[in-house]
Amino acid sequence: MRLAELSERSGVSTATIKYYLREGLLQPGRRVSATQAEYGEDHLRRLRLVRALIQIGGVPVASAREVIAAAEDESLDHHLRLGAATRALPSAGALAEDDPAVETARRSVGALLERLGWSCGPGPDVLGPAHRRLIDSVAALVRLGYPCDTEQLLPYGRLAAQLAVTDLDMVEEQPTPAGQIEAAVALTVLYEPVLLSLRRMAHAQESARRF
Amino acid sequence: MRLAELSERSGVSTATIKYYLREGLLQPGRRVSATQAEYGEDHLRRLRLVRALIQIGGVPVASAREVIAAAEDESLDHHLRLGAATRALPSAGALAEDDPAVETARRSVGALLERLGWSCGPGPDVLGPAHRRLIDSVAALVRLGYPCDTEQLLPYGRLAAQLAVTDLDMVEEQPTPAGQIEAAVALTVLYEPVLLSLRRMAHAQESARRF
DNA sequence: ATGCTTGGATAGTGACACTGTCCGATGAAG
DNA sequence: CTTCATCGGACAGTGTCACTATCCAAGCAT
Repeated sequence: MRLAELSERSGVSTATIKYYLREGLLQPGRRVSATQAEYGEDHLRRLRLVRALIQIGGVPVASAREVIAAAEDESLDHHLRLGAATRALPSAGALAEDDPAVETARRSVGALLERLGWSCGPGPDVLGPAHRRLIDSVAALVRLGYPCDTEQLLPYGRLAAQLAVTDLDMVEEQPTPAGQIEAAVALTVLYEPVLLSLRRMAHAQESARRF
Repeated sequence: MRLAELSERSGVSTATIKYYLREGLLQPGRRVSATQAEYGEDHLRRLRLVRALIQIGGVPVASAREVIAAAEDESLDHHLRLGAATRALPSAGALAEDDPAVETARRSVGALLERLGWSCGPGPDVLGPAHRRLIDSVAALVRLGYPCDTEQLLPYGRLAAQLAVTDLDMVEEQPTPAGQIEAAVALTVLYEPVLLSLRRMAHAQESARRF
């Protein structure tokens, strides 16, 4: 199909598709003449994924490119590629070293991981982006004086562990390795707004129940 | 304290504090002369809250202002003000009416809410922003062909309900109504990155366990 | 032959969250 | 009383991000 048809079928404007092509989020189509290119069903599928990641998941364009690239990198093994989505989070810079709130947060999170029996990841001092973001968030809560020690965090951690089982089950339903990678990316990112929306709705529900 | 001290104690630059003052996120200080103003502990606390909402929670400045305003609006009752945080989500525009994916999503979500026994909110057709975002997200998953019907959603919903209980317990620990409102805002927004980070870490953990 | 469409290149847009610079007034030091 | 750094306020400027508008020459359809 032509660019215009790709645009119509995906609901994404041609200008935006061209932008994604420029940014390397989409493979260029098969050139059929000097001024025309042919796109296939896989382009459409990929475009829909990219769109969902960016619009629904709120993933920055640059991160989306990295995720896609990692998912396609044949040199990595399955497990590493499954983790590719995780590593492309907005990484939020380095942690302040001298901030007491950050120190408290670091200790709470460390104790939490121990209680949950989670290994910390790559190395002792090399924290993944999710780990750093967790510490940052806990530090902000500590700074505001809210209870956020291991005791408070533990139920969240256990719930996260439950979610991970459900999520990985869904990933394993995919027959092909490539499908599993794509599912891991899509389900990791796109269930996030689902979870947050449900939590907010549950808040409203529970609040109405109590008052 | 002076603006400079407020800046030093909060770690926010004076330029940014002035910006927040302009935007109405912070009350102006008590004018002590034509060119000087005095700020108190409550300004510091509020500044830290605003900073956390914006930096950690990713709340847009305009939404943060609305949240703060609603939290301070004495004319609303307790329950309504508790919901103020929820209503200031990035609202993501109207849903496409003719999209079959959106229709499917709407039905799945409706069935989910019924199964969970949640009342839909304000009215029959007036969906809250969280509700709309949920439908949008589910629609994106449907469009990509991932399983996202009521069966898949139900465990997420139940988990969200559990979270709401924990969260509201934390809110109710606050002694004053004003403290409860602030806690509701802060905990709703700031536990979101905590939850998402933990989920991603749990994914990595579970994935390592399986492969 | 003609006129509309296509894909590519490049520059521009608007929202967002600050940030830099200037200013006159003021408070503090000598 | 003078000097001089500092203060708060106003306003324009910056960098980023995700597009979007315009232009162009080369085709394709009629």
